[in-house]
Amino acid sequence: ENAAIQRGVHPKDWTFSNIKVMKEQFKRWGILYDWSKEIASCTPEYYKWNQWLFLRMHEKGLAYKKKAPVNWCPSCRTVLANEQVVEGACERCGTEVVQRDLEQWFFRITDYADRLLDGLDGLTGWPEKVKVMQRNWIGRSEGAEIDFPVPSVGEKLTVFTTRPDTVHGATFLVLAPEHPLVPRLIAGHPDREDLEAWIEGVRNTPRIQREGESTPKEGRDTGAVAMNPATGEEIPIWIANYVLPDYGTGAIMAVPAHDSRDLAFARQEGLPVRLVYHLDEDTDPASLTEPILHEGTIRNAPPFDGLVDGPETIRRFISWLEENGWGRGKVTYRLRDWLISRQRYWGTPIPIVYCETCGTVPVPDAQLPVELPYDVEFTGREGNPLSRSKEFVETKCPKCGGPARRETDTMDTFVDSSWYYLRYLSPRDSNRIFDPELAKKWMSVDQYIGGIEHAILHLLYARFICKMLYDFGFVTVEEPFLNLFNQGMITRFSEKSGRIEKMSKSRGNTVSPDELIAEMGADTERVYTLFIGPPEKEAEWSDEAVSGAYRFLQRVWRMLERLPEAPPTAPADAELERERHAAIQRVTSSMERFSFNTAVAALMELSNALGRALEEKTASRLRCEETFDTLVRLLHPMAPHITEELWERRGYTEGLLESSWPEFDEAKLRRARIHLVVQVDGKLRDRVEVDADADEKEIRASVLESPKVREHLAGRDVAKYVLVPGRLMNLVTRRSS
RNA sequence: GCGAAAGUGGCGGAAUUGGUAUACGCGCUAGACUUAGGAUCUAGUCCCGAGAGAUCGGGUUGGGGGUUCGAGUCCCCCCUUUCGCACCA
Repeated sequence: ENAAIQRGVHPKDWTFSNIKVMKEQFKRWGILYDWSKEIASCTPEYYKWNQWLFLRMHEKGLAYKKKAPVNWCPSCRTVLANEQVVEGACERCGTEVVQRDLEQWFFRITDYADRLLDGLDGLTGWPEKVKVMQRNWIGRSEGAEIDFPVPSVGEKLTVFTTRPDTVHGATFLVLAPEHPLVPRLIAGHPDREDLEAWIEGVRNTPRIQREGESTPKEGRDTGAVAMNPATGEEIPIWIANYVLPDYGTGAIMAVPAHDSRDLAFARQEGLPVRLVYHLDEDTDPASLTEPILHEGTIRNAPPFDGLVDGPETIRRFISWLEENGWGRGKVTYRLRDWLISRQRYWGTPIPIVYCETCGTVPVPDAQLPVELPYDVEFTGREGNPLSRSKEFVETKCPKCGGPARRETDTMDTFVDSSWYYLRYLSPRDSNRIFDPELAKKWMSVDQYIGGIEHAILHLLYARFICKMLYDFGFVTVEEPFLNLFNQGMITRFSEKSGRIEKMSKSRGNTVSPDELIAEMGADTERVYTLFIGPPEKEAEWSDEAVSGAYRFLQRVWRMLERLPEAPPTAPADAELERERHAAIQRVTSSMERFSFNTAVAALMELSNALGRALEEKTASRLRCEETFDTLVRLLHPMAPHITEELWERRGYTEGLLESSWPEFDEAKLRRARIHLVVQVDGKLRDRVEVDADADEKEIRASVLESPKVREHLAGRDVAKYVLVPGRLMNLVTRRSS
C-alpha cells in the first residue's frame, strides 16, 4: 500500500501488475508450477475465508477486542504484532516503533502456548535453530505468584517469581513505572511531582534504549511498604527501569542474596541483603559480591531449614504458600496474544459491525465477503483510508436493521499466509474454506522451504492456526509442515555501503534476471544458482563465476556436433560406461539430499569424461551417444531449455519432461581391476593394481612386491595387515629384532 | 552473559559410514588459434625442500592434547567467526 501510494497507483492495480510481472519472470526462468491452482490472497474469493475463519474464532472467544498498549509504526501508520517488532523497530520498514494505548483485535494464540511448545519436540524434520527460536519466543517459565499486602492502600501486590524458595530473602519489592498501583502508592510522597516527572521520563524512553544492555539501573523509593508474608517484616516498595511492565505481573520481589540483578540494585541503593541459602562457611550478607545461585542450604527459614536448592524444595515452598493463602503456583509465558488489527486499506476487512443499539455484531456468513471498496482516497495522511469511505463505513446492523458502521481495521497479512497451503487443495471451491477430505489425504505438507526470517512469524502463526483447525475438526493433523528447509540468502557487494550485503532492491545490489537471461540464458542463471554452494548456506553472488556455468552449458551444446567423430568401435568403452553409471548415482543421491552444487559438479565430470573420450577416440560412437543422452537427461531439471532442444536434435520425439529418470546399475560401477592404496604405518607409499575380487592373500603378495613398499620396510617387520576392501591396505610395522 | 552452528588453497566449495584431503568451478600462469579477444582449446596451479627431468622426501583441514593401524570426520581444552536470545524476575 505504501509503495502504491508512493507511485500514485491504486494498491490493487499495483499488486496485480506485480503478480503479472513476476509470473512472466518465473516463466522465463522455466520454473514449473501448476498455474491452475494459483491463488491470490487479496481477492475476495480468498479473503472471504479469512473472514469466515475470523467469525468461527470470534464465536469461540479466540478473536477478541481489547484496549492495550500496542506497538505503533509511525512510518507504516499502523499497529504491529510483537513478532513484527525486531529490536524495537518495524520489521518491514525499520522505523522505530512507539507505544500507544489503543483498542485492537487479537487472536488468542496464548491459549495454544503449551501445545505450540510441546509440538516442537515431534518436529524432527525441522532445523534445531528454528525450534530453539520458537521455544525462546514462547518463553514458558514455571514458578509462583506471591501476594504482598500493602497496608497503606489496603491491597495486595502480586509478584511473579521462579524462585519462591527464596521468599524469606525478599528485602524489597520493585515495580515497573507502568504498574497500575503506582499512582496510589506515591500519592502521599513528599516529592511527588519530582517523582512523577522521573516516572514519566522512564515511560517515554524508547523500549530499545530502556532495555539496552548498557542502560544503567535506575530506581526510586515510593515511600510505601509491603509485608513479606514469609517473614512478617515490612519491606520498602521501589520503582525501577529494569522491571518490565509486560512480563509476569510487572512487579518483582527482590532477593539480592540470590539474584545478580537484585544484588546490583541493592548495592547501588544501599538496600538490605538477607541470605536464605547459606554456604558451608559463614557468609556475611554485607560483604556478598556475587549472588549464591543453585547451591547452599537453607537456614533461618523454618520449617525449611536444612533443605538444599532444587525443584523439590521449590515445590514444597509453593504448597506452603498455597496452604497459607499467600500465593500459588503459576506458569508464565513471554508469548503475547497476536494483534491482528491494521489501520490500513489493503487487507482483509474484519467482518464486524458496530450498532448503536446492538453493540458489536459479527457479520453473518451469508453476507460474506465484506468487500474492500475500490474507490477510496489515498492521501497518505494518518488514519485508515477505509474510514473515510462512506460507502464502506455506513451500513445496516445485521441484527436490528438499524444504522451501523463497519469496523475499518483490516487483518494482518500474516493471517492470509497462515492457512493458504490448505486452499491449494481446492482453490476454486466457493462453498468451503477447503475440502476436509482432501486435507485428510494430503496433509501434512512434506517439505516446506523458506527463509530463516519466518522462524517465529509465519511459522508460529501457521502452526497455531493449524492446531486451531484441528480443534475445529477441519484437519486431522496438528502440525502443518513436517520437514522444514531454510535456504540461505544471496549476498552481493553493495556500491552504496561498500559492504557485502543481502541482495535486495532497496540496497541497490541486485542482478537483473532479465538482463542476465538475455545475455547468457535462463539455464545459465539456474545452473549457476544451484552451483554457487550448499543451498542452506548464505552465498555471495559472483559475476565472474557465472561464466563457469555458461561455459559448461556451451561445452555440452557443442558436444552434440562432435558425437559423429567417435569411432564405430573402441577399446575403453567399459570405462566410459562406468563413468556414466557413477554420474547417475551421484547426481541422483545429491539431488535427493538437496546437494545441488555437487550434482552439478558430477555432471561437469561426466561431461569432461565424455569430452576426453571424444578427443582421444577411446569410446565407440554408440557409447558416446548413450553417455551424451544420459548427460542431457540428468541435466534437464537444472537446464530445461537447452536440454529439451538437444534432446529433440538427438531425434527423440517424446519430450524430456515426460521421459523417465535414468537408473544406474550397481554391477556397472565395479571395475575388473582396481587401484589399491598402500600405506606403511599410515603413510601413503604406493598404489597397486589388483583384481577386484582378489583375496587378502593375493593382495598381500602384490603389495609386498612393490619396490616402494619394500624400501620403507627395510629393517622392519610387518606386525599387522589392515585391509579395507576396495580401498587400501595399511602395513603396521615394528623394528626387526 | 546464555544458546546454536561453523572454521579446509588466492576465492566459492568437495570428501554419505573414521580409509588416497583439496573433487567441481572461479581466478591466476604459460602456450595454441588469432588483426584483436572479456571467445575457444591445451597444459599447469596447497606449502616447503631436493632434482635438468619424469619424480622423490617432508608438512598441511583455526590452535593444543587424546582415542585409533588410520582422524577434516570421534572425544577433551582453547581461539575465532556468524546467527539467535538477552534486566523475562
